[in-house]
Amino acid sequence: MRMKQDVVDTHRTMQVVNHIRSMIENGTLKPGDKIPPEREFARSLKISRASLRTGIGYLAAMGVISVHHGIGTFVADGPPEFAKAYLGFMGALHGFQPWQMWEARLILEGNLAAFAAERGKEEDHAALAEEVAEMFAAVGNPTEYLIHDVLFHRIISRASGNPILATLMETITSALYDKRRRTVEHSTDLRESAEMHREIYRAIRARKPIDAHRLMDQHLRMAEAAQGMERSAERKPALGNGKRVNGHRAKPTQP
Amino acid sequence: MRMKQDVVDTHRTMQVVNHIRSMIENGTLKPGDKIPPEREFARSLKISRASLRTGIGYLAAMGVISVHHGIGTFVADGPPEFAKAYLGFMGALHGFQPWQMWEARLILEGNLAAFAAERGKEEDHAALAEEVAEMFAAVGNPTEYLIHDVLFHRIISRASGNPILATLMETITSALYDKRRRTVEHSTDLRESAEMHREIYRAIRARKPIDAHRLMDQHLRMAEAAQGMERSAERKPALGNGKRVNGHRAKPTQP
DNA sequence: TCCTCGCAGAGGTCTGACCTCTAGTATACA
DNA sequence: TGTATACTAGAGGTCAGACCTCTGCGAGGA
Repeated sequence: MRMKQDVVDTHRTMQVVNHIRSMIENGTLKPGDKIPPEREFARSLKISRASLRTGIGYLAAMGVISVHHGIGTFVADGPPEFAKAYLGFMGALHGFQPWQMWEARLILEGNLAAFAAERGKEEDHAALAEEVAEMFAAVGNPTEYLIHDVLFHRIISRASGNPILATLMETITSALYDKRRRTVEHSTDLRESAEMHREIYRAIRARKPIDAHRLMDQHLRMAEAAQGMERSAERKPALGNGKRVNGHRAKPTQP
Repeated sequence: MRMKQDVVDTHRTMQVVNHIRSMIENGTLKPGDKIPPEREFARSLKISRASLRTGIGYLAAMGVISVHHGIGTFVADGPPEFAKAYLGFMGALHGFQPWQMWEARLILEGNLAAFAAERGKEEDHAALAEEVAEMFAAVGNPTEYLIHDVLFHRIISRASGNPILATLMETITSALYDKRRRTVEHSTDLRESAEMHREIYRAIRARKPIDAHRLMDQHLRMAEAAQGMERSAERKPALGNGKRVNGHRAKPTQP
């Protein structure tokens, strides 16, 4: 009686997946490397090209490798970031609500900011400073502003020293990105936003995790509210009072 | 000059993916439903079966659908849970460390517990109570114990009312599961563990988010330490002092 | 020197035959 | 009558090989 907990195996597919996995684990393949051409690779694995492609498709879906028509297939490099579509599907399947995404983001980014304040390196501080400057320079150009906004948050993720949390955050952010791009067009107070980012940056550079966490929270709540302006009223969960939201994560002022 | 941010598209594949996605979104397909047989479905989409299968493989990799040889293909039901393999790959690619997983889990589960305390329903409390009882009953049977342990945490996830956070947590937990299964065999103080779970349960039922958060933190730190016993010394990041870990998430005592 | 055309390499798609698994039913035996 | 075995239909899995399309780049012409 075998315990089938597969959901998605298929001999050949997994054979390919595991093969590539081991190549990655033992260093034969590193991020950015090109994997052999399909025909050749299939021959060396002694499977049909179709099966090989199934495995490649699987890995591509997870974002482990990226395929480029006419050029080749490569091991993903760059920041860990995966199937943006994932949350979208799960949302459709299980009815994820926007406020849930924001709540998740709030938790992740708040802690990310705190970790960044604790562990961030000089170079991270410099990078953050630069993005803040760019944001101020782009207060008149929403699209441009958004780019640096995203970058700012991404740098914090990296500075946090925990790529796992960073990846999870990136997943959620991606799901929110589209909406955000539309919203930012109407933003009228980018300057205020830029100033909040600057404060966050300062808290991080000053290595004040608690402040960084609090400011990030504040910033995201405001951003959420700004988006809520449009398709308002996505009723939040029935909770005691609205003021104490996340009260259990309340943080005392920096000592 | 088109902005290629694809990474993984391919006309046909995405055509299938989007088709199924829209079927899910407009309610034609619901979790647990069976999708048409490949041959038939391919014909109706006017694409080859091979292409259809590519799209199906993509969705299967994301855990949106599950394929069963000889039976059919179904829309995933059950709790949102996806490609367990994902973090494993990312870990291999970007060198994720065990302590990073624990750190991420600490943050997610702490907040999950707090939310559960705020929003949990009577039925959740009952389910938790039952699992606690089962744990106490299984203190002499590590394997059995682990099952209820996992269930306990999963119920908290559900009770939190935020399926997104729950999904993220599940992802991390899955990655840690294998190790845990090996470790639990050597556990000598399951009774103590069971008692911690009971305390967490009580805090949740008493609707004390702060306590629940703190207890969960404490529980996980202990669990991590227990695992660390084996392959010890996976050097944590160089931080100021070890005592104030996560100090920025310090929580005042329940008012 | 610069532009255009064409080739080679790599991925994308299509066919259609054949293999394997699972469930359910029909049949044979006790 | 009841149980066990055999068969079959339906669904997914694999294969082989031809052909399409995209990208990069070099050869040749303006």
